[in-house]
Amino acid sequence: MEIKSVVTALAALAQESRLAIFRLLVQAGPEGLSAGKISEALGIPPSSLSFHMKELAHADLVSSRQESRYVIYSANFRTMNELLGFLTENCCGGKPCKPTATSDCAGIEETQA
Amino acid sequence: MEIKSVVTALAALAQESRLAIFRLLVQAGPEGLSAGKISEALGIPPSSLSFHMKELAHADLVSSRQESRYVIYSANFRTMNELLGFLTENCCGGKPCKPTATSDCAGIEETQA
DNA sequence: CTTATATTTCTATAATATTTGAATCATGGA
DNA sequence: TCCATGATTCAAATATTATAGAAATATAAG
Repeated sequence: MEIKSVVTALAALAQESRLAIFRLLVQAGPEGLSAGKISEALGIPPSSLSFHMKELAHADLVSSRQESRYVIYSANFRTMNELLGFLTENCCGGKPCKPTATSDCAGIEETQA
Repeated sequence: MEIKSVVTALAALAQESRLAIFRLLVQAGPEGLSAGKISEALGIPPSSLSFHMKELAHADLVSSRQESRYVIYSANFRTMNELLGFLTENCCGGKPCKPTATSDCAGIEETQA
């Protein structure tokens, strides 16, 4: 994954509303959710939601498909996985961290200044 | 890890200079690097660097220690690991993704719209 | 064709972030 | 003390991002 893409993806997720949107879409799975449902579920006005969806789509973290008069958004797991791959490579100096066991990287860690 | 912390950490890394700084510090390991070394290595003016280091420190992604007249920065692997843990939980609907094998999440993934 | 519904685009405003030179502060040595 | 070095803070300009109502667009149904 290219640095630019990494920064774009991180920026897309580095915002409370968008992180919430993405989490919701991950929960929803491949079927996804309509813009309206997301808007309602998170209490984000439609125009604001549209703005955020554009950010997420630009980062390739979500895809959209038209279904009758609804626009359905779904999470792009592949991109998220690539992002996690990049971050893992760049944590622990390349050694893979098992994210479930929060102790893997801790070995290299200093006692904190 | 709390949502606010996650957003703060993501925002800290969602900037080209800061991502480069963090990667450099990960490479450097627990010994860390002085502000001057980072500044020189990445071609970032001291005052700009200071600004970025404050962001990273605020996100608890780096620590600093004074060493004679140098300020030495080092990566906080623990925080990075916690961040990865959170993101992993929120990708693939809770199922841990092996970040080295970029195919783990792909099973759930749709064919992209 | 008209109306209702879903979503996006437009527009303006407000809030945050970034960049850096200059000034300031801190530490160590002559 | 005085000077040199390393780093941070200040200040001011610039750029980017976020918010949300109103208008426009798209689809479907009567």
